[in-house]
Amino acid sequence: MAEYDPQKIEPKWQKVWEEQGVFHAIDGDTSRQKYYVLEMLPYPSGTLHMGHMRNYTIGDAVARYKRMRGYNVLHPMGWDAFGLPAENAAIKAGIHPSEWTNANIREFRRVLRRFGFSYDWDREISTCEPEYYHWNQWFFLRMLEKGIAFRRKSKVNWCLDCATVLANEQVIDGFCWRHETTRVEVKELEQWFLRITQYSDELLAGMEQLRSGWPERVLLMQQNWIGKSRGTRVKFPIEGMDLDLEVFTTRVDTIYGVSAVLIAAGHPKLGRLLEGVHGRAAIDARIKSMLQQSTKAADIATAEKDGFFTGKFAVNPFSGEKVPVWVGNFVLAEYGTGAVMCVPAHDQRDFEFAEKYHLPVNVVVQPVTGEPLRVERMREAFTEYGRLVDSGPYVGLTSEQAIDKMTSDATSKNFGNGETTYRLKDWGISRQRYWGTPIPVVYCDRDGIVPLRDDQLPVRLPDNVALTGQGQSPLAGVPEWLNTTCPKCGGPARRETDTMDTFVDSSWYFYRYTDPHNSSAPFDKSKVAYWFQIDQYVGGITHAILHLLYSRFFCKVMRDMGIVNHDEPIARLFTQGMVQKGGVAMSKSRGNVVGAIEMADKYGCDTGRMYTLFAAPPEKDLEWSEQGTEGSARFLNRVFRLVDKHGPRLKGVSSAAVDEAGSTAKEKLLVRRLQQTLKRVTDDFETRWHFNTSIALIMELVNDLVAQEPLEQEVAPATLKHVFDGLVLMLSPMAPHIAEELWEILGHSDGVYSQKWPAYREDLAREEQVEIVIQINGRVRGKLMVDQGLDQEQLRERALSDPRIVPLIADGHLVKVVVVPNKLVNIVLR
RNA sequence: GCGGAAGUGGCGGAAUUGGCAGACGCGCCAGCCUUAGGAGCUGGUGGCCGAAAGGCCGUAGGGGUUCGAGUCCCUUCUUCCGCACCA
Repeated sequence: MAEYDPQKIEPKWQKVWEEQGVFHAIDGDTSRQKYYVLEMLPYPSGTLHMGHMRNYTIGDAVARYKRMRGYNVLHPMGWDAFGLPAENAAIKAGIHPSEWTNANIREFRRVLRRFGFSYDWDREISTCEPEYYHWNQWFFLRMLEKGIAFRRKSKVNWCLDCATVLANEQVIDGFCWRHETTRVEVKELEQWFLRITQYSDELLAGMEQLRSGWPERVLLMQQNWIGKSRGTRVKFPIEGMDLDLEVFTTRVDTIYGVSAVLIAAGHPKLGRLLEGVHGRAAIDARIKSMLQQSTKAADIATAEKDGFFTGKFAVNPFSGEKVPVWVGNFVLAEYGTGAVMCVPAHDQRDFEFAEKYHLPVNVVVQPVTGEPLRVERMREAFTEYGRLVDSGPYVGLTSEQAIDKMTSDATSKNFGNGETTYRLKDWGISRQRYWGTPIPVVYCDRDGIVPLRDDQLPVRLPDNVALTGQGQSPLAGVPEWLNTTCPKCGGPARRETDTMDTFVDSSWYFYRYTDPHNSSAPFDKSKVAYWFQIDQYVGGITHAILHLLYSRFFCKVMRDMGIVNHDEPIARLFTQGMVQKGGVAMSKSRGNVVGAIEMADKYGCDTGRMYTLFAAPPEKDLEWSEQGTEGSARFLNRVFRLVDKHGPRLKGVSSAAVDEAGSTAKEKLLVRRLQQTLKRVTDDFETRWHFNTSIALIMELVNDLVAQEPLEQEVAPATLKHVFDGLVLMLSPMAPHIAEELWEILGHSDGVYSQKWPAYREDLAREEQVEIVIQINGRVRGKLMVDQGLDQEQLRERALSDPRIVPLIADGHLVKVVVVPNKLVNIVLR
């Protein structure tokens, strides 16, 4: 009898899978349904730990299960290989970014192979290879043609430590996402942008078709990020000047309550407003300090309302009333029009501002029900919709009616219009960095900005670059690369020295897997048409906004180019929980990682997979426990010993002609338990992915089998083999190596990987007898074994005449008896 | 502040449709086996009362609906996540 030795059997079966090429996806196979399951591609840096492996283990279990269900499965893997850390390593260790990156890729590949994930390695991609980034450049040119890629001078977020521009999404509370203590500064630069805002509405509307397959909270996060807000723009003329101030409001119905117009300290018209005002120096100092005000969330929340009067007055175009113009520290220059109307009675911020500076509070909307508002008693603003008062011709309208009417009146009288604003900004993709995709344009003294021709792609990164981590793009320091000729006039030109944000790379990589070696196009349309949409995407919640929103945007652009025929790339998204140790996510910097290789060396990767799946449902965070791991190792040992003990005896036995129902009581029991387990494990795979309960059920089945020892007695070898086969097959998506070994021990010569998932038979799963709980007033007072399906009347009689129950109900007044067939009888006494 | 998720033994978690709360595993206790055990096997393990049979209490707190509530409704609290002076 052999011992379970994962160190021997894991490499053995990985070699078999490899040699037989069993995980290759077949392009365009119409004999089977396709299934595209994908885990988010890793950034190859540091070491792979069990936090990473959880993601891949979940995806692999699903991929293997789907293959057994007869699908043509595409399950690829690749590397998100461009990015800052490679450049930082280059600066620090003097090693070229490509060398550093490729060393990491080799290590990552080794670890993933060590875990035996069922990837189609022939489709591996790496985004830092010219064969890949060629197509980033190609997409960029197409977007340039369509006006989706454009260049403009813009205020950008500048991190001193990275010495580069950050996307809005990479600025967290005013700090760099990588350098949590580095304040992001504002700088003006010529930048390349992708016009994602052109798709704002479609990105919102497209979520409807994702409702069923994506987590609700991811959709909500994206919705908030897009931040659509419908409102009204209204022009307030400035008294005595040839100047208007436009405000944006979602509550134009409150406009008769305006006490002031507030503008941001950074408003472009502020300078003109302040012309000729006394004490300019003091005011300028004040403005400067407001502009430097912290943008950190916590500070904003506690910051006191602050402002000052500009000395100018604006005219409310609805009422003709004159109101002062103030600068307010809480008005954002970048949102809406940078100016707001101040309505203290109906906006909490305005209320606080008015309290501090003694501006009038005018109630113009009254609640529809309840006490009418009285200014003297108001402690806070009334911000709900209601019915208008003191609002000229609009008195008596509801807020909703007033918003419509006032907006159309403002439009027809030419002092305003309805408008929709978005929080979403266009995507700045320029990076002053080396290790990214070169942007394929040149600057010509005669022709200006000139895109390269397709036949000039890819623009390769030069190798000989001095990386200092300072200043502008390192590419500017390579003259032989920088200086080129203009594709238009043939005269001298300089290349663009910025590279693309790496989120461009990951916005379409999953299309490339369908056709990874294509050298004439990013992919063949027909291959994408066959494989897409992605049936199941698995990854962390951290990518809920950036990666997933950009990917959806790219898909829509590609659809408009006519190269894909779907609106959304990802049908279903699963966000797995983090793996934690000591209550915080595993990370190298915290020093709390459980390395994947150490895990595999100590226990075997099947144990690592089993524990990862067993310790928590996959969407929840998982606290790592060394002792828990040992429990999983013990279980696999137990299964191995059980099957290995009986396997040799069953080797030559054919289970084809087995009487599945069994004939002895023991056989019937084993078959029944197998079928019951199969049903629930199958349900878990098909619906909830609660592998933790699947494994618990398989453990129970094993416990039951052990409890029925000696299995040599009263069980026909064919029946036992049938039950063991089922056990091993159910285990195989989660612990594939031990499953292969046991399959072989049971005498099969074809691999588990090529087997069909066993078919569930309800007739064999059904219990002949069921236990009925007898309750009195909802409390359990007895139990009863009866035949399955016994009718209500008989159940009632059996319960009422049960010797344990009779004395308990003797002196109560019987109110009613609730009978639930196959479950319980509840006797209600008074 | 707004939006979302969650709160069950010493711990991870189960209870899928309103029907025996605590499956499965970890840990712990007792026993067996062993020269030995970080191996294996058997049994026990929510709290309180009890020798036992059994009883009472118990799913963050309070209230409700129901024959019956971890599950549904109202309410309070706590934790985590996202957004945040977004007009």
